[in-house]
Parts: sequence; C-alpha cells; structure tokens
Amino acid sequence: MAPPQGANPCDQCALRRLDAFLAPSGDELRTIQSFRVGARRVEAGSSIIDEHRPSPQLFTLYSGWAFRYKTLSDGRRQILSFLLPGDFLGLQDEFADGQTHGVEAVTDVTLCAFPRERLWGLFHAQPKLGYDITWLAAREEKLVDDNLVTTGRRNAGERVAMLLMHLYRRALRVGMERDGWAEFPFNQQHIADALGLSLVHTNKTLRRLQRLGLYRIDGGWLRIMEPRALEALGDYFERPMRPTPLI
Amino acid sequence: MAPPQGANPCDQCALRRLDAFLAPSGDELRTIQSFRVGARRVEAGSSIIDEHRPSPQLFTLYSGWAFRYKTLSDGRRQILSFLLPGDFLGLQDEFADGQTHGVEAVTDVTLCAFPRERLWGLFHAQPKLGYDITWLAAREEKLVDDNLVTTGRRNAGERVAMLLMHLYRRALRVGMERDGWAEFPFNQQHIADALGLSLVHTNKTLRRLQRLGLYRIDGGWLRIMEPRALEALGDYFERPMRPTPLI
DNA sequence: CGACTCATTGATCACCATCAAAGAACGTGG
DNA sequence: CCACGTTCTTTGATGGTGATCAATGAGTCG
Repeated sequence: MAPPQGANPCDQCALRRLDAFLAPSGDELRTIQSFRVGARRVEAGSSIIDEHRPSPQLFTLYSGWAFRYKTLSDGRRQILSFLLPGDFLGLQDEFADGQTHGVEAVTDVTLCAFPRERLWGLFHAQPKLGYDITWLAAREEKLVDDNLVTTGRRNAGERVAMLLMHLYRRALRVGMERDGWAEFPFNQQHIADALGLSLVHTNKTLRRLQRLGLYRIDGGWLRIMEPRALEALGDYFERPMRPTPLI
Repeated sequence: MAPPQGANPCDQCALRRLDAFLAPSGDELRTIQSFRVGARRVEAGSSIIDEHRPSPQLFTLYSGWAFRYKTLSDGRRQILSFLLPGDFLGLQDEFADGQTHGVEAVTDVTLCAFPRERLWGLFHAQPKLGYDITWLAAREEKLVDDNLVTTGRRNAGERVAMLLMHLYRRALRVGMERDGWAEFPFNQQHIADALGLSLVHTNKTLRRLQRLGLYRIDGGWLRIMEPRALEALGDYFERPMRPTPLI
C-alpha cells in the first residue's frame, strides 16, 4: 500500500498503471518526481491537514480513503468531499489565507508529499503540470457543486442514493473493487456528516433502502444491487469519467 | 458599465483600478489582452452559460451580478455561488465533459470573452497566468465549500445571516457600495435557491432578522446594521481578502 | 386599469432532529 | 475464556423546523 521507495519511485507508481490516469511525458514525470519530497503515512481517524493550520505541504493521496471537512464553532461538522487515491490535496490552502478545511483519514492512508513553496516553481518549469493541477482543482469543485445540490435540494432518500452511487463509481474507477463489491470503510456518522443529516435519520434511511434491496453493505464492502433504481431515486446519472492527470 | 473598446482595452480596464486586484506585469497584461476576443452583454434574467451545453468561451465578469446553479430534473434549483465583477467563469466546463452548471445574470451584465481552445496556450505562454487561474479556481471552490456548510449544517436564521454578510462583504470589495449601502439586486427566490430553503420560509426568516434590526434592504440596496450580531448568528467571520488576480 | 411579478402572512403538515435506550461487534485485560 | 468497555448500529417516541398550500398586499409596466 505504501508508495515505492528508492531512486525513481514515480516510475513504479502503482496508481499510474490504472486506466483512470493519464500517462505523463518523461519530462513531466521527472519533474513530478523531483517535486516530490517523500511519503507520509497517517492512520485511520487521524488528521492529515489540521482545519485551522495551513499545511506546508501538498499531497497526492496514494492509498486509502480520506475526507475534507469543516466544523462550526459549536461542533457541527460538514464533510465537503471524499478523497480517493489520485486526489490532490492542500491546494486551497495556497490561496485561502488560513481559512480553509481539515482533511482526515478514514482508513490508514499513504500520501506523496510536495513542498508548497515550490508550487509556483512547478507551474513555471512545466506549464502542462500547472494546467493539470487546474484540471484537478476544477474536478474537485465539481464534486462540491454536486454535494451542495444534494444538501440543498435532495431529501434523505435521494441523498443516500446519490452518495452510494457516487462513492461506488469512484471506488471502481481506481480499482478498489472485488467481484462487484467496492471498498466502503465509512460508518454512518461519516455519511450523516456528508449529507447534512442526523445520525439517526441516516440510519433509518439506509435501512429503508437496504430493505428495498437496492444495495448491501457487509464488512466494509458495498454492493449496488439496483444501480438504475438508485440513480433514478437520486436523480444522479454520472457518465464514465475521462482519465485525469495524476500529480 | 461596458468594458473599454479600442486597441488596448485592458489598459483602461476600470476593474484594474480597484485595490481588490493585483496589478499584472506589462507582459502579462498584453497576454491577457491578446487572449481576449471581445465583450458580451447579457440582460438581467438571461442565461450566460446554458446548464447543459458547454460554452465555447470563458468569461471574466466585468459588471453586474450573476450566479452559478444546477437544477434537478423535476425543477428544483440550487444556486452554487454568486458571481461579481472580477470573477472568472466557465473554467469547469473545460474538464467536466459537459456535466456542469448553468450561469445566469441577475442584473444586466457585461463580460470579457476568451476562447476556450486557447486556454492551454495561455498556460504555456505565461505560466504565471496559469497559476493565477488556479488561484481563482481555488477561491471559487472555497466559496462552494462555505455554501455547503451552510446548507448542510446551518438553520434558517444562520443561513440568512451568513449570506447577507457574505454578499455585503463581497460587494464592498469591488466597490458596489454607496454610503454604507451595498448593491443587492436579489429577490427572495434567489436567496431561497442559494440557501436550500423554501421561498416562504426564506421570507419569514428575512423578516424576523429585519425586525430585530440586524439589516435593512431598500430598493435593491442592502445595509448591515449589526455586523457583529449577524456574524455571530451565522458563525461566519470572514477576514479581509488579499488582492486576487484578474484575468 | 388589468396583468404580472414579488413580498407577506396564516394555517397545516411532514420530514427530519432530538432524546432515550438497547443490541451487535470487537478488542482488552483480568 | 469471559467480563467489560468502547464503538457503532438499530429502533421507538416525541417535537420542532421548515415545506407546502392558500390568499392577500404592494409595486410596476404596458
């Protein structure tokens, strides 16, 4: 699960073997590798980026699941988006004057770390990588846009349906799948915090959809039994995604 | 209100005189100007970017107010964020395979237009401008993050308080202000759609906060009477923003 | 003046939050 | 190996926030 070690770690990056990611040119790969300053490991439940302290590093999530969140001062928490392998984190800090979000690991997680102060240098040295980072930022915003529609306009059943389909699709995309079951390491508190629902109501809604036979969750794995029904219920039809850059 | 015409329109850009924006180098300004293909005018209530058809152009909003939105298939609408002069629009389309958002003008609006197919060329020619566009994208995502916290975790009074402070601050920043009153061209349907509330409940909540003397709205202008109270109610304390790039 | 849009208010109801408690799963230590 | 603590899930009961329905008022335009 840990990123490769040694002289040219990015050459052997397991993520790059996935269809989900674009192959960079040799030059680009070398630049990425020289931008990289090492790996980091964070265990399940721990903080990757503190909500109120800007991180001196940027990361690409290499393995595991994480999420971005914000909390109000009385403790109410909103999960903004979930992070899977290949996602780039910490970019917002660069421009937000400290008013940003936290990132927490759901499972044990490994990350590739990059020094924030060299971000501009990366754009300068390889404009294509700058373009790719913008791409990743735009994709990330699209996720939040979708989540905002969910919390703003969908009811509980629709929210759950949308989230299950969304996470299932993303897990498949990066190979977190076996025999039609996708990794699903979340507890109901995570789901509630992502959907803007209470824990109790999240539970009741999940059970209702499960009794209808739309999906099953077992031992941290999710299987979608009725994708059409869940898509229709959530009014959420995602097309297969183009391959994206991987920094 | 329209952008300057002539040979070197960006030299006389009124927006660039505001403290809110960073001054580009001469080279950068020339590159921006050559990237620009003209101006466009859209009247209040009309569509700037269609929700389901990717736009062949990118825009910088030059004057007026607009908003980004998504609708569900049964017509429920969620406003994702509001746009003010200086905001850059259409970037997401570049990477989203058509699954994107619409943009609609609240007031009459003018825009500077840029050809999408030359975006990569811009990054290539002037990496600094690529960096700036990433900056703008990250700032935009921060707005959506905040709105997601609002719809997910704030109650009606908190939502309204947060939105009023947010829009007031942003309007002041770009000079849409006179004697402590900020432009406020929104109707209650806009506010409801942005906050994930019904029109009726939005009205009742607005009236309640107004009766408490926290703010006043009159003829399309907003005055905040009790900024501290609104900030505390919304649990939303925004620090003054650094100057941002202007493309 | 009539048509239209938008703001306002009251009445009713449902979805979801909150409160409370018990069950299931798991790890730890006695 | 079992008792116990911890975490997570599940269910029932109750209440409130906000949705929905309905209607009137206010302002504007042709």
